[in-house]
Amino acid sequence: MVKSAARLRLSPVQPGLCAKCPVRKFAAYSGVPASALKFLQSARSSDRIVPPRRNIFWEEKGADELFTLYDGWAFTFKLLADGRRQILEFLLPGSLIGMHALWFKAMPHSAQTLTSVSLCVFDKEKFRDLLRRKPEYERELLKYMTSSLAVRDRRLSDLGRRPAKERIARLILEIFGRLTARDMVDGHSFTFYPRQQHLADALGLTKVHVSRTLQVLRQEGLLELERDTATILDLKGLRELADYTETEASGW
Amino acid sequence: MVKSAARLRLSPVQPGLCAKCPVRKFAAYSGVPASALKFLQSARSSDRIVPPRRNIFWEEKGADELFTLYDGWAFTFKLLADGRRQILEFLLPGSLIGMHALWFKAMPHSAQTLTSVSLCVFDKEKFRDLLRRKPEYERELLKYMTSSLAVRDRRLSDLGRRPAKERIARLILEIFGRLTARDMVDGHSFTFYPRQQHLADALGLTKVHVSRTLQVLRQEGLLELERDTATILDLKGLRELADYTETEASGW
DNA sequence: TTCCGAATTTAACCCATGTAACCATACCAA
DNA sequence: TTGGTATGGTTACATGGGTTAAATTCGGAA
Repeated sequence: MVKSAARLRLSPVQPGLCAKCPVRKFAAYSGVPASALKFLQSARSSDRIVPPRRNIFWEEKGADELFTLYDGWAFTFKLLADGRRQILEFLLPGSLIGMHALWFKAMPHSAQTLTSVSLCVFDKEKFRDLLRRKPEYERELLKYMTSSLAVRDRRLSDLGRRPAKERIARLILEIFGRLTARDMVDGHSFTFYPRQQHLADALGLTKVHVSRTLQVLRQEGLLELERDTATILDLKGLRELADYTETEASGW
Repeated sequence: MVKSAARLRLSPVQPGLCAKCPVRKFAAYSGVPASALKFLQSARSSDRIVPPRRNIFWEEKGADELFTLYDGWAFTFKLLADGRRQILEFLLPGSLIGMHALWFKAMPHSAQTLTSVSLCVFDKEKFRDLLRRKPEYERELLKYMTSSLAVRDRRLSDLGRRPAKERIARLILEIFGRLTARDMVDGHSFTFYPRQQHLADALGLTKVHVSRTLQVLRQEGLLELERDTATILDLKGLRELADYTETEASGW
């Protein structure tokens, strides 16, 4: 199972017509009526496949394009001078990547693939044009950004105020929720590409401490994390430990 | 001086016409041409003065209004079950407050005043109407949100990856930059209302540790923080310690 | 099959930061 | 003035998580 999932990533599903897009309902413009999709389609330039562990764009550099992640996993991150890394967001099919490029010269973070990935590519200028001509896209994006900010504020609150065990539990529950909405879970198991180092960098911990804490969570019968696979052993217990409410599971 | 500053807050300056608004250039819709300001004006309902230490709205509750902070200081925050608090953002004149209310039933955070404050109040429905009729506002807000998200990502990175001394230095430098843009600094001193507890709650520390760390920063001749007043003793040194680049000082 | 590098696990030790308790000071309302 | 309530400072002690390093497991390439 792990094998097959990993092999799947070697040839990601490639995007086709926006009108038939299977990840549209998870995208930033999910609320835009189907009748306006042809404008979105026309803003797309040639799409792209990116291998694992490659950057999609770089912090502090300019970018002429933005993207919708069509298939695969990726993440955004910032690097400090001494090489420490802070992961900001895990990107799943439907995620909008690189909005900042629309108005600002330098990107505030980098983006990197976790698996082989396929991207819907939008030329910055064409996309701006789309927004000017179709305000309904703008409205949807504004809502999407508002919701993204709320998600980021939850993470900020986790980093500032919760111990390692809760941080890990909450991140897994967040991703579990997003994957469930995408119908990408199999019972209580799902394919999970981030390594312990990625969790550490997302949660403000070290990989050593992540390893220690995962041991505890496994021994308590709450969560099992193997390479490429996560299994939630006790959803209720995990939610309780993390005080992860239902309302937190909505909105992206 | 401390006295007079504190007294000033007892009667905040009240908002008047949008066309003559002194904080407009720091507001979310700063880029909207003056010719369209009358629409903004018409979306405003009766404005409001809120005393210090009062909530403007509550996490998990609904809200029918959103606000521009016209005068005074405030902050947004989340509370955990056990009472721990995470401050998300310090609000200064021009800050837009409560956008989430436009689309979502429950607010994802609370907002509270630090000083006596005056607010431009916008009825949610009227504001939505404004956006529908004047897409240029929508566009500006989208840009504002994108920039806000980048600011939040910097803070996330600070909490996840930087020690207490750098976090404090960077927060002070951030606020110093925002106040400088607003012409609210007097040389290297400025009125500063957050208490050490607020800094702690914004930076994921305890007030004890903030106190300790501020001692160090003072002894090193970098930064002096008294009640209601902050003084940057060595801007260059502080920037260096915090590796706070010029580019980080832009965009809100 | 064998080998190599990446990822994980474990252990020992240490430090940054948290906790708890208490005192001092400043402010404010009566 | 006085007492109450924030706030700030300081100390002693506890601990979560970092650091370092070594052993181990795993996956993929030859």
